[in-house]
Amino acid sequence: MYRTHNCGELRLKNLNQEVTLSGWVQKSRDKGFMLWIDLRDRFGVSQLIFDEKRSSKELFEKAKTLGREFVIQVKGSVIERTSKNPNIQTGEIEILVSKLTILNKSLTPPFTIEDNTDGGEELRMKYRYLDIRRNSIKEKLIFRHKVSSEIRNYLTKLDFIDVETPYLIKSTPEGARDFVVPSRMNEGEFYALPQSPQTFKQLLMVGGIDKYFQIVKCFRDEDLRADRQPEFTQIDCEMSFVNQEDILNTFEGLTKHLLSSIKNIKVDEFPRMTYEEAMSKYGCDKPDIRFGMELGDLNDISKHKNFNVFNSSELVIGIAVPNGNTFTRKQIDSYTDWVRRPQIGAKGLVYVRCNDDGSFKSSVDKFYDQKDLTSWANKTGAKKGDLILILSGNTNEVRSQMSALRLELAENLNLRNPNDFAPLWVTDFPLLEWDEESNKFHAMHHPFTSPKLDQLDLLKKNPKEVKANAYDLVLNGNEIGGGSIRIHDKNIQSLMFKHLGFSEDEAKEQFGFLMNAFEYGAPPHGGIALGLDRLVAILHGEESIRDYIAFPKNNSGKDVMIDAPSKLDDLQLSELFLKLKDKK
RNA sequence: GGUCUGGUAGUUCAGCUGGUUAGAAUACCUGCCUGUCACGCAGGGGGUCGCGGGUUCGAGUCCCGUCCAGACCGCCA
Repeated sequence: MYRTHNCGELRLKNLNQEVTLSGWVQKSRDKGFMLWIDLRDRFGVSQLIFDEKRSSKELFEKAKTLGREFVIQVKGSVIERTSKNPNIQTGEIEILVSKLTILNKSLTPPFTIEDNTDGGEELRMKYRYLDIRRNSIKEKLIFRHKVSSEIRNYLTKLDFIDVETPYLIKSTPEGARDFVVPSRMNEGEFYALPQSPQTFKQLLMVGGIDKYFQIVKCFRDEDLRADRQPEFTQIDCEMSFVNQEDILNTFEGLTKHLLSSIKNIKVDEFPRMTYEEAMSKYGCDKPDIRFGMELGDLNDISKHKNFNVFNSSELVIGIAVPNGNTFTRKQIDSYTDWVRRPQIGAKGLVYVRCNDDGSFKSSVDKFYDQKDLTSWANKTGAKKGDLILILSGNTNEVRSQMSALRLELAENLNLRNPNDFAPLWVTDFPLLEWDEESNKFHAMHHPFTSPKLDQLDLLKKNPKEVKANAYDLVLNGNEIGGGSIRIHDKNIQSLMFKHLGFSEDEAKEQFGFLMNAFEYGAPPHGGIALGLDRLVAILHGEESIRDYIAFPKNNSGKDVMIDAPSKLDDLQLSELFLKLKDKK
């Protein structure tokens, strides 16, 4: 038997018990006459003691050879400490060791296994198994487990069943790039890894499963970010005989359950906002509504003077920065520089100071009088002591610029408290989006999304205007889920493919199986997929998902620990009928 | 594909307008230390300054190229 107890559970009540513990040497403090070892396992840390008087000479000498991260087993008795440590749970007791077994030695680890490690990102990833020994990473993985098991339990109680869908599937041109797997048994043919189990869950609905969920890996071969990994986990769900309202209620319920069971937070009914409203009020489709600073449309009240910058712009919008009049000229200039960076791409930033005496001082005083500035303040909701910041230009660009500026300001003003949770639904997304590059429409959500059925005529006349039965769940400025009511009618699905530029043959070739299924009594259905990695990170108060994944990839999609991806040898390549292009 | 930032001891970093033998902290090793818990004290070892080229009497420092890492933009139905 390796242990009778773990390293986190012994207390004064265990006094004088003979115990056996196993774990890692966190630290050894050699005081000459006496030696303490902090012994660590997943459950905590217990202090071991060896000394000249009470330990045999042999045992004492052996204890002095222990290095960091040695794996040991000790037998001893629980005694009360002479000097206690209130900072740890086992701080009132220690183990007077009578027998020490070294189960495995360790090299000196390349970074310290402590809460505030001295290790940098790359090194931690290379030795991720050591990184995981650290409390902060371990706790994040445990937290993730708590969230996913709450989800499983909640959905199971609602009669959802967990069905696994295949990973080796068919590549399709829509959406993100596919990861591709060559087939040895079928020369020149390839599987693709799923970007989502979308078509399979719809087929499960045709199969009468009624309520399906799966916590499932999905794969997208696109560039990474702090909150984006090439393989990530979705809580994938689908329901039959439901309308949009049923789905929103079900998953609002799930989200509320998670907030209350995990964070002990009760939230009211989630606000809802159409896509159009989100874009005009916040400049983006996933607004952070923990704070105000809504976008004020100044178009009608800023183009009547001689200021060409505004007059020639499609859209002029402003936001009121609370107490922003305290900003120095230098601070305002630095925001001007910030919006001018190529990543944001604004040409300039106009400001209006709202003085405490009710007067205004702006960077465009040459062109506008106090009356104009007053109307701007009214439109943006600026109060005395605030600062109005104004951008102008092409509608789409200026909205996304202002949205970025709004978030940057909120970040700097500490208005984005990670312990506040402000979920909302964004609904009525456009069905189609014009893609300049390919000169085609593509589906904003995906090609199986149902248009608003009363707008089917519009689909022929003005496809841009058609809204979809699609919705996103947004939490603190992050899209944590999205879904839609699907098309279950073969004719509408064909129509949709036609608008996406598929010929009849192409549609049949790529999605014939789905169209066929729709001819055998497909029920009305819809669903949603929530990003588990992101949800877990946000619930834990962080934006980066990396530490919530045991073995994540780095910025270039590499796993530096196992060194993947890597080259194949010639034999493997020829078995797969592959030949590499010569490097130029 | 693009923009920006970084690469110096095992590790995290400092190193100015180019100028003796490249530093600190921490980790590691040795010794000392009668209750430590960020233990303390004394000593020690440890460097291809990412790589290649250039400018210069002289390059960690300046220039060019390249590789690697990170943040962001594009991309992510």
